[in-house]
Amino acid sequence: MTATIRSYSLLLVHVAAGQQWARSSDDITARARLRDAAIECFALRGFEASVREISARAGVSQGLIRHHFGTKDALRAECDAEVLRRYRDLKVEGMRMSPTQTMATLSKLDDFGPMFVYILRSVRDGGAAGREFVEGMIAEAEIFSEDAVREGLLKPSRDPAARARYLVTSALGGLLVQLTLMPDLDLGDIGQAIHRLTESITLPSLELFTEGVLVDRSVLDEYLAHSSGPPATPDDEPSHP
Amino acid sequence: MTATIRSYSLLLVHVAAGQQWARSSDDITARARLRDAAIECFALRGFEASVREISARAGVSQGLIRHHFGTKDALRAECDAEVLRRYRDLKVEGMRMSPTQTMATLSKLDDFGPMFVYILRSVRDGGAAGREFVEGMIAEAEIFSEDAVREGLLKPSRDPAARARYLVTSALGGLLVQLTLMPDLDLGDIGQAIHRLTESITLPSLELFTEGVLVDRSVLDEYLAHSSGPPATPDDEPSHP
DNA sequence: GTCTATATAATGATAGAC
DNA sequence: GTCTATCATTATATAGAC
Repeated sequence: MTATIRSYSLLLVHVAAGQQWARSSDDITARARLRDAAIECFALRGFEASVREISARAGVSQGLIRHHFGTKDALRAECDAEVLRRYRDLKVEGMRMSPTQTMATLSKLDDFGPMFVYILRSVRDGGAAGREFVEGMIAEAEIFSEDAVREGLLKPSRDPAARARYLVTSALGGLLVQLTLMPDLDLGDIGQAIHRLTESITLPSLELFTEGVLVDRSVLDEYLAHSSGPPATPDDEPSHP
Repeated sequence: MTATIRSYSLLLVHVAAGQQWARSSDDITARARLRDAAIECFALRGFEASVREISARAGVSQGLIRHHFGTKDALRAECDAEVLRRYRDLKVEGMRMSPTQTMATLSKLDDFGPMFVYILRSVRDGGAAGREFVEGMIAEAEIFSEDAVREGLLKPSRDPAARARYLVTSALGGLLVQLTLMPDLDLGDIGQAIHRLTESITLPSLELFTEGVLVDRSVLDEYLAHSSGPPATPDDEPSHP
């Protein structure tokens, strides 16, 4: 089970590339078309998007959405489930690409943009779906990095669980903040925006993960010396590599 | 002008500690008391908090808030300005503490919690205030790290501006995501919550900044080799330290 | 300065015709 | 399946009394 490690902060993106967003076009049910319109709407404008907006984007009436889904929350739940399903589908194949392959595949992000942004918005929203995404990614990262440490790809941590949580939340949060800084997104721009964003973080994240930023160890050592009590569960033996 | 470098992700926290949140208690004007109640309310519940909620917390009527501030947006603007002002006041002294001092001072965070959370909520909100906070911090970080590189405390980057942006957004975003994962905050819990959060990220962030996570340089080198076109403005000469 | 109404706009939910 | 009203709720904004 060889997992190729590149960079945690790129994980999301790697995981993402390589699959079409839209379905085979018209063999799709009306209900599914409405749901996809809702996903796009939520991605573009956030979950404050009104049912009226969604129906307008889909070119139908509000009543029809009510007819198919009942309430806005029910619609939202279906969107969550669908995005989560697609995310799971994508994860596997994303795992075995080289970074260069990945960068090349990034040009396909236009198709994937809405789902990507939807996930970030879920995280920002803080609801059940967002929690599930984040906690799931943290759990994966923990296993993932355990393997990687064993294979000699990742350095061991004095507290692997804390590191996994820290790395995943930082990576996700960093993307979220940069997304937030962007002017209102257009469906046309979204892929390009993500592409630019990814390009801008690749170099600094690789530098950081490969070389760190601090010149000497004194700050870390001082912290380790002073933190007598809090750390180390029995099996997380502090080990200086 | 010696800036003491510890860790970027702790910057916010360092910067924060060491000053009372509440004023000298009662020499404060009624208007200012209302504004402070609003800041607390926005911090605890986000900017969706209604004027009714705010007035309830302040123990006054909605009409009074209208009387003093006109509209909710105007009130919000005053809160933004006040928080920004306090943040600026705090920055200076926060700059010259050792990490251990800082960790010790963290127990005082109860007083500071609302402002801290308010800033994170502004960032999440994506409005003008949030932008200003983030872009301001990035600009500071850029200067800050330029000095630090010159003093031999920080390693040089192949793209200093990109690194500053990446580090600040990751640190801020990481805190934001972890805050989002928390159940609804109570004013009593807020300081404790931040304290726990800070404790949990200190070790992994210091590890990362000191040692990185990747064992060998191949990923970075591969990226540097393949990225022939995009990088390096004329004055950002790639330099391998 | 402070309060109690009331007006207005937006949104989700609902009912019933085609 | 799809549409056009309409209702109920909530939040802000406003007016005017004390």
